[in-house]
Amino acid sequence: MVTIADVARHAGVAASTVSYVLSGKRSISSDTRDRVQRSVRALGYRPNASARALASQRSNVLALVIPLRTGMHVPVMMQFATSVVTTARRFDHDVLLLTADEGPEGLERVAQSSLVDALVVMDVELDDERVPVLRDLPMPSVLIGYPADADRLTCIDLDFVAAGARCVDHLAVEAAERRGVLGVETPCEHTFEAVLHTVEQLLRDHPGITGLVVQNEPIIGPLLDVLRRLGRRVPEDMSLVAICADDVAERQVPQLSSVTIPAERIGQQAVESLITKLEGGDVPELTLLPPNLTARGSSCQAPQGDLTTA
Amino acid sequence: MVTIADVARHAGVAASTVSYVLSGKRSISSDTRDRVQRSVRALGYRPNASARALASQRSNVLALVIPLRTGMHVPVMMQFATSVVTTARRFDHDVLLLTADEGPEGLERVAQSSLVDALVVMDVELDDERVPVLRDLPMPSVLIGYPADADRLTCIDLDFVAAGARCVDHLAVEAAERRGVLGVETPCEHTFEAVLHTVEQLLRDHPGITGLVVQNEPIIGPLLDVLRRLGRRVPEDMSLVAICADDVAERQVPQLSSVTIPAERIGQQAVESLITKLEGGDVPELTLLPPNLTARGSSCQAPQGDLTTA
DNA sequence: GTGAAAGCGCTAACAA
DNA sequence: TTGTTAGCGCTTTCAC
Repeated sequence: MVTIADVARHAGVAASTVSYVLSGKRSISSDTRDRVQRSVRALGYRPNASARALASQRSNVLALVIPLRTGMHVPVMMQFATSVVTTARRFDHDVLLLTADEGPEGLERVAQSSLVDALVVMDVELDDERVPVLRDLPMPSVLIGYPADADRLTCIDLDFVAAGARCVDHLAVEAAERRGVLGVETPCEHTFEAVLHTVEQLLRDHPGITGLVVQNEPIIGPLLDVLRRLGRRVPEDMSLVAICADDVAERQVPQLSSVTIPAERIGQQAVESLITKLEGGDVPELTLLPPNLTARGSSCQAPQGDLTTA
Repeated sequence: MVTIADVARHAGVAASTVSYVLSGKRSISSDTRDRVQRSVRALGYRPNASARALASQRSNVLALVIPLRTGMHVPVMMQFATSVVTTARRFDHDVLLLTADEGPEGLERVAQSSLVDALVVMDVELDDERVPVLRDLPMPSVLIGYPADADRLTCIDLDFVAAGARCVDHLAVEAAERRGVLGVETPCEHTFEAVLHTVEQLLRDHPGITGLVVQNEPIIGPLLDVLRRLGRRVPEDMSLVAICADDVAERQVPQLSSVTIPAERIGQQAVESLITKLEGGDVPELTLLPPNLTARGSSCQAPQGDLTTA
């Protein structure tokens, strides 16, 4: 293994000089800099990560905690993870992958052993037991999603409220006359029966409904089935707009107009916030990413009438 | 931050004694051990990862290199990654996540800076430029998939040959009389047209075909469409067995009999091999995991006749 | 603009 | 069975 001392000797300078050339933390005559850089290349020198971390109190590693099982669409999650890694590399950081099943203790472990400098925690739930731990950790973190009490924490998510509004707008604009635009919200379990029941109930209560907003990815398939079975054609009798991953929207028949989950953007934003915090900068407690609607076949020619959000 | 010196002072012993209690690398009187363990808990001591890595020349971190875009089914890949992390934790290791776009240089970077002790590289291609790099790295690695020249490398994969054989057996057993069992192999592009063309050709050349083995996940959907369009009912006119992820097989109509991609098993095996190597043990150059066939609706009542692999 | 030297917190000889 | 000590390879004061 080539050490900094080897490089120093080879270049005829002190080890500290090599260090400073590499970090750029103090000015160096261009002559010495060149000599050192040549030696670095000649010897194939790579700074030892542990030694560097020990001396500088910085590992340059971020933790990424992914959910094990979740309602989340797996490809979206993967996209997110990839984006976190790619962005981290842009800032000269690496990413340690943790699974949620390590629980709060896992966060404590990697943080307090200084394995990582900061954490990105995905799929944070309303009453997540990791939240108090994160708050007390001696390093910055970013949560994806947000808990009931987000005090002193940095959270990032899609702006679901705006996304819903965006969907409703889209449907409303479609209903040319804009009369009778009425909102109804209905939660729904992920079984076919539950969807069938919910939709039947909805149609009974509001026979005039002509538009649906789905923010519940697992029920998208069943919902289309149910509508078909009930004889409601999409989009002729019923418009549909979903909040889901693009690939899911595109896989349906007809393809769904949708607000995308901006996984890549969220991952990038998460890392950028962390880096800012690591550098002592300030970031907002809550960052909500603006929705982006793509119109597809499920909402082209909707008639006028009521709207519903599921 | 609590250091080993703090613990030593608190317990009235030498720092090395604390170290030995924690590592179990030499025998300690139960009295001292108890005192030290109590102090560790009392002070909430966590060994500093960098200091430990620097002194012991072991980071206890494995690199996992995932493909960015691939023919691979994303949920399967995620399952694999999760399994790698979970298994690594069982052996007290963590996992650094790298993306394939860092290329060979990325492997060199994390290896030569001693950021990691060993590497798992997914989705290795026949002529992968990372292969020579891995061979020359001063640390063990495991490849998922295998390259043309696997000399001095450890590779793990599903035994596709056995998997294919298993599928053919399954179909052959179905064809009660076993007469006319004939094998034909046909590669196929991922477009609907290519599939249509391939199948038409196949049926023209071998009109008696009654069974198909698909080892080409992306064409599964198109293939079912094509068969439907050509008026071949599955499984009545044509049996089908796929080599693919369970969730893909289950999502089709009818559900496909299939040999699973044992992602979890592969991840586990990969890490176990690495740990063995790190401990100086020997592992086989090539580990092929045995196939496991699940019979589903696509092959229940196949008639007698020919078989084909696509 | 550069060098010398003191750690960072731990492990592992070596010594007792 | 335990303690003493010399590093591991780097960063960063402090001094010139």
